[in-house]
Amino acid sequence: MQVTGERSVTAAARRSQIVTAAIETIAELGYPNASFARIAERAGLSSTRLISYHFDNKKELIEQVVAEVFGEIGSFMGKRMADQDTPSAALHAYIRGNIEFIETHRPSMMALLSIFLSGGLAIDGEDVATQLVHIEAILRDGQDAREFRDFDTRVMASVIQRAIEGVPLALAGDPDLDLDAYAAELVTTFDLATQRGAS
Amino acid sequence: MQVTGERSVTAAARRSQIVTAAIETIAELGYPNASFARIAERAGLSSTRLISYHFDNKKELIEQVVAEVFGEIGSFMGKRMADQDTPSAALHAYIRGNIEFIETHRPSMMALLSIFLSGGLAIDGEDVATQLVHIEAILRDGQDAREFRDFDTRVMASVIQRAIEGVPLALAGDPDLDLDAYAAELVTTFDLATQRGAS
Amino acid sequence: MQVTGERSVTAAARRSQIVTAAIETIAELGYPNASFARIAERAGLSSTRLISYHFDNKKELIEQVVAEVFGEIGSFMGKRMADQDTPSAALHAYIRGNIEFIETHRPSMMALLSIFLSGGLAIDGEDVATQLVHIEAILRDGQDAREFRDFDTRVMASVIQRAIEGVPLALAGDPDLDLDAYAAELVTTFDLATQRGAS
Amino acid sequence: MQVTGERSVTAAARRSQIVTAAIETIAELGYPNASFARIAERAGLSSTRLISYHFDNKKELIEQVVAEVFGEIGSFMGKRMADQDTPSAALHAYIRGNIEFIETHRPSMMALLSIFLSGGLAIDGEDVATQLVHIEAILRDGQDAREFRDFDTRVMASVIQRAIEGVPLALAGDPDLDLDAYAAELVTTFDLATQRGAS
DNA sequence: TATGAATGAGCTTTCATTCAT
DNA sequence: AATGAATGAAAGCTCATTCAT
Repeated sequence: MQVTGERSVTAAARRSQIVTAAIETIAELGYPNASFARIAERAGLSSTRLISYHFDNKKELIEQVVAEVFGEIGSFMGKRMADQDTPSAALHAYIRGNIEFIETHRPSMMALLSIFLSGGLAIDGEDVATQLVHIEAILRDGQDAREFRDFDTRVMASVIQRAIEGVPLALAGDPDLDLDAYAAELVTTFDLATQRGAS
Repeated sequence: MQVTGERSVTAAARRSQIVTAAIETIAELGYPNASFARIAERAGLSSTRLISYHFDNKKELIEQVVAEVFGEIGSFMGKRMADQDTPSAALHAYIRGNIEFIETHRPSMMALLSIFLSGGLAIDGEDVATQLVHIEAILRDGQDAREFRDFDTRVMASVIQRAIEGVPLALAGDPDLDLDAYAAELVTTFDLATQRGAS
Repeated sequence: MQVTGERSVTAAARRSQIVTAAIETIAELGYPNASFARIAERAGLSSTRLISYHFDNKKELIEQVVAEVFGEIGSFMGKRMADQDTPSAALHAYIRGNIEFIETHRPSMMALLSIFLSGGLAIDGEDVATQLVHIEAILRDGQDAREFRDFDTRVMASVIQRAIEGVPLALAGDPDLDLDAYAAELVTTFDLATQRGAS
Repeated sequence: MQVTGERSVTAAARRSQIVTAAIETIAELGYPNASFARIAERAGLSSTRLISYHFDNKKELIEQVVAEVFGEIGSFMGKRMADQDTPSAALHAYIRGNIEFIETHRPSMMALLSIFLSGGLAIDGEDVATQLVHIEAILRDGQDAREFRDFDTRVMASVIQRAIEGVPLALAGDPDLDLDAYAAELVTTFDLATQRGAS
């Protein structure tokens, strides 16, 4: 009988361990094949009972998986976006940062995609909008500074974000894809697409 | 036992009916929730037995689903790409055609994504390369004609393809997204990114 | 995937077999211990899966158990209550018939009690009223014929019915109880309690 | 490990609290649904562990529940049966007292019934006999005093007791039942059934 | 071509209980 | 006196699939 909110240190460690194992399992086998049994096996638990003990139900576990990955992204990107002087620099940092995160956290990204595409967690329209807030702000700043041409910031933000999110998919198809080249191409593409002189 | 290769008309109709029901079910509930029972229910079948009868196993059914969707795309795009005189025109037609297909065949696209991201079907590196053949050819034509600047055609092809494939994801988040504006923005973006003068 | 309403002969036989096994199991072990596994074992089924196949869920199985027992009672009492000329005779037949049924259908009665007392099935106020309809009609007939004294027919009906229903309880405590003597005592008791001259 | 026999005040209080919560839980949800988790929740305990700590096992807890209810009945009826001069008066007091207890301790009675009918505790023939001792003594006194007619005191005692015990069942079906009228009808019924002149 | 019946394996969840402080 | 952590067993249920017409 777990009490939400106040949790002991060892319990938090166990939960973290299970969440990590869940991410790896989902990334590798896909969400539908990520049963408690498979997750417990990977985590080295004696039985699935330990998962049920630490999480109310599977839904809560999956929510924690998603929250964990989002947390990782936020923390990673927070550092990358600091000290960017111009909108262009910020755009570059955003693209390069995201792709580097994807490259260095492949399991997390695959797990995330698998969960959402499998209907494991409902996609909230608000969540999507929230996700675009950062890149949209960068684009608006660029327009305000007359560095970027006129375009619909919402659509351009969506195009950029989805282009980035296509990377895990591309990776799934070709695990040896050169992501540095990929990032450079994306940077060039969206530089050309956004800069004033080009319009 | 089904005899592969020669199949009667009624059997083909049944298979088609089941594949269609499978696409709708996967699109709506996600691949993991698309059990035979659920598919049979949507198809109006009295028992799941009929699915097992017409398909060797679930894998074969899913393969048929994927083949069906790929067939739809091929047929649709074949008409769109005919009579495109310049590489630029071909690129535009490719982007606009793909997005229009996505818009008018949402269930098929959602089903496709859900299957691949759920690990329902292994993603084959060769398949991915095959998928990029068309757009890569267009890009190479453009470079040969000195209409397009120099870039790695493989990476640019991947960027374009993934940007397009991001659309269903964007749609899942915001079903009312203006796809015409989205397509126009993508066309502008990749015009600017590929054209010679812009480099 | 069972279709309610139209059922094949063999399916009906299987359902009946399972219901019978369920009644025996509940009667012997009590409702909470009557798991699918235990029922399947008694029915000689290879797995519990056969129960799930023939019944939507446990609730439906229990409802069928209750319906079966009520059906048995109705059929049994229907014969007993025919050709009773006077209200007194009807009352006697009602008491004696019920007790004889209880005696000869002990498992059914124990199962019924266990289910209701265990909260396995909600007790509906309407069901209870329906159950009292027969005995209440007898009592009213007796009053109309001036054979019975004045009393609240509803309360008296309830007293009689509950006194009868106490029999399985008494049996549970003392399996060798002389039910003929018990019935005779109940008949005398309620004769004295209802007849006109006695008031 | 608990030491039976000598127990501290606080421990006794905890046990009492848990027993009370168990009674309420069983009465409301039925014995099979009265898990440790559910009882702990109602008692406001942080974990089921506290129940396991204070009781050897579930059987002991249930035994305490039954003992508690029997204790309540004994205490209540002890007062009611004092100062009854005649067998008739004693019979009236017995019936009225029992029904009043049932009315004012509904949860306790529902819990008791649910436990026994669910097979939660084996019904001991000796217990049943013990339960009938009081009413049988009253009946024998009445016969000795030539106030009551001749009948099998054991059977009559059983009839009376079961008629009384039918009340909770009647209540379960119709919670608004007029128990005063019910008691009055029972008193009249068994007066008529037992008194000498009536035979 | 279709179907009713049956099945073993797996699922998540809940059970009462025990270990170790 | 209490508690956090863990556990094996069993629950009801759903899965894709097979048997036998």
